[in-house]
Amino acid sequence: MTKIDQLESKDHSDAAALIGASHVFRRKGFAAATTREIAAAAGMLPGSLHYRYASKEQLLLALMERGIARATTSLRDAISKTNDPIERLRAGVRSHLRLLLDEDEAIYVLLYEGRGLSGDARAEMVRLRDQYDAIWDGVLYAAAGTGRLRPDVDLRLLRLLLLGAVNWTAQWFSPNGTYSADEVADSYADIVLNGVLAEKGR
Amino acid sequence: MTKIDQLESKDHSDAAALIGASHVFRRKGFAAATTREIAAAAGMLPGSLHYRYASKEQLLLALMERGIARATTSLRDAISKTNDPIERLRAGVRSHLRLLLDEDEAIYVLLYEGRGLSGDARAEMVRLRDQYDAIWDGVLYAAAGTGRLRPDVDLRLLRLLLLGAVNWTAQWFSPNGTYSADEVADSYADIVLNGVLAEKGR
DNA sequence: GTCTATACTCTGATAGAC
DNA sequence: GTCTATCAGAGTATAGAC
Repeated sequence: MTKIDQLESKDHSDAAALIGASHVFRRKGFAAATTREIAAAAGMLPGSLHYRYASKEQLLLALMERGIARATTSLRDAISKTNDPIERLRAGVRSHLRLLLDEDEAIYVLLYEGRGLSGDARAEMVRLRDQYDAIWDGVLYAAAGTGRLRPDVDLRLLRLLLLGAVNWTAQWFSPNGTYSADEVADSYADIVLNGVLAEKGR
Repeated sequence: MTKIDQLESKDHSDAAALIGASHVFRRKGFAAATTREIAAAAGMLPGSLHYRYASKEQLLLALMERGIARATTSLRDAISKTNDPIERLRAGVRSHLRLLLDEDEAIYVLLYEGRGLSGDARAEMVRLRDQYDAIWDGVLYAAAGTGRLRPDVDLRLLRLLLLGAVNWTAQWFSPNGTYSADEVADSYADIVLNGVLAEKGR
């Protein structure tokens, strides 16, 4: 093997380990997942998995870092398609939900298995998640700046409500169910923007 | 000991086991919790804990059943205080959030540790959760029946959005933070009812 | 780089004295 | 009913051959 081949093989096997881990972590949770199972899902043996990632926790950290990088890229990409902050909000919800429900099991793990990390790794993960939230706060702040939002709405609570509902969909959503990920996203955005009351009661 | 004393002692020690378990499950998750730790938190030794509950999973099931019974009682109680379906919705959100954030760690465990149960126990838990959701659907259906909700709103998605956001608060809420549980509840209800847009854009 | 084989720890659960 | 002592199995991680 040349150095290039080795590098490509390394990248490929690293990715296989991460994908295998994301399957197992998603299905059983971090604590209940075994390294033997992860290795099997990645098509390798436990010793080889350990060669790639020194511990189960480091595997989780790498998986989360990859997940948050993808989520950030996807969100930035989605909101760059329009300049209207309200439309950016809708596009952001679609981006987030599509990734969580259809595309990337690492996002679920990132959202629900944070407890698996300890110490510095935990702090690093929180820092990355805060960066993602900061993009959202930028969108919401811009929306408020247009004067089109009620001035009494707390933007942080608005983000927590919206993303909380979105994150929770992973608990009940089924790809064979009534709605697609995009339909859920659009309905959620619509309710939060317009409310459900027929008449405004303020 | 008389029979009555034994019974009271049994109930008391059973409750101690459940409370200990709820602490440990809440802090570390079901899979990472150890029976030794739970026994210590309950002020007893592993052998005694095992005398009360034959397995870790049975302990989880008992804890969840207790949690859902409390949530159901609390919700019924809250909505019985008014006849206005919109006010019932607000009261229900307060009830749910107060229990989750301030009063009962079993509710968190119920919401987030369902994976710990398998087979029949899992099915039973889902059945009980569906009963709780059915109360909510009754409130929302009644609200729609008054004609005060937009007719195009999907009531199931409305429940999933609202309760999803509410359940997710357990991930970020701090008792020392900016808002109380009731403040979050009222803000969430307000946003979902009225929306955040200053002008209705339909 | 990947494999086999295994060390060592911790876990849930049990048996049986008191 | 509660305790002590312990078992059998599963878990992560390692060592070292290839």
